[in-house]
Amino acid sequence: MSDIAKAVGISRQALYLHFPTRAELLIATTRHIDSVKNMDARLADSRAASSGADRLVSFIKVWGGYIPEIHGLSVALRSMRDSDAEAAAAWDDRMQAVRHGCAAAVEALIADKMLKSDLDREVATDLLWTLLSVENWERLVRECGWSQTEYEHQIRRLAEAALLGSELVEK
Amino acid sequence: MSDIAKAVGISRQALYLHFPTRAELLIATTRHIDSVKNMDARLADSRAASSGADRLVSFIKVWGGYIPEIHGLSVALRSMRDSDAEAAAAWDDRMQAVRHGCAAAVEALIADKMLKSDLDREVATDLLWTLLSVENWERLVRECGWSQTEYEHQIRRLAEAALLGSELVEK
DNA sequence: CCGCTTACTTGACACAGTGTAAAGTTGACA
DNA sequence: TGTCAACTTTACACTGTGTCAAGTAAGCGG
Repeated sequence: MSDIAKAVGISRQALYLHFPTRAELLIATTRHIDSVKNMDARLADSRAASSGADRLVSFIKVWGGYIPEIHGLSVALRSMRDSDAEAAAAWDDRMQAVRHGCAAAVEALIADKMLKSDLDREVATDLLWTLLSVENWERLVRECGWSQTEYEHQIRRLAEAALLGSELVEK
Repeated sequence: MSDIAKAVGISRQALYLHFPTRAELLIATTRHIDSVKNMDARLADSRAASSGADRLVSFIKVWGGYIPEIHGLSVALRSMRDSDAEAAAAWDDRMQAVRHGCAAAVEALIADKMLKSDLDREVATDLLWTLLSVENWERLVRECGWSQTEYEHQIRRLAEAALLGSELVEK
């Protein structure tokens, strides 16, 4: 809080006049970033995809491309998980939104009969959601040194290998 | 530290006579758990596998089964990442050991010509390492409510779909 | 039995970070 | 001119980590 106040050029106490707690400040920041970067508009593209497979790829591209933009904030919010229930809820809420996107992509695959036949819709959603986690992005991009392009490409291949059935290939 | 001292039945200060810092206590605990649960012996099984594919499956089973046993400790160590460089190094060190296991499994696949032809050994190792992260286990088992069996089964399928080439299937 | 060591005790304190509280300053605006 | 809003400074409570010093109890060799 001191650092932020210093950076903004006001006193630490003035910061508390605007945001009652550190958690609230971070949560308000996520809201602000969302409105600035407009996530909803980006996701509209993925919803417009014609086939289930296209929708999957598009969703991966949109969300995967969004991760680096919210990464710093994500680190801050997640590090508060244990100490602040409000921050934890805020982060979980955002992750549930991503999960809904995953579920929608899986439904589109099912509609196109392209989901692997032995995969439950729930299991498939969980798997896709896990693949697309911020933690996996951190590991591959930050720790392993992959480029954003490489990340998106490999995660796409992985998601396709995990979820797409081979019906079309066999026909 | 107070809680631990209370649980042990000594004063907080006496704890500091045994472990100079909280980080050192956690690190010593990992060493202790390692020696008790003996990870090395378990990994020996995976090294004894005949084929590359068997080795992959075996490694996933061994490491995947080890995660729940070290999970609590893993949470504590990772939550200190930002504040304590020593704790971060200890955790990274252990994760590098897992990475070596992944690299060895990938080498075994290459030796058997079973690695997907368009996958680099480095990329394949990074992917496998990422799939097997503690964070992914947490998400699937703790958050999505999967059983340990289901986790191991799906991660195995995912790893196979991601890494194994289709040479044998085509023949 | 004495004296020494070892393991532990109690009690106090420094320090960082979050959050609260109170009183004072400054500038805009009606 | 008065008032309100935004901000300031100063001080303090609380938590948790880690340090320091003095004291105590048990065991053990001489």
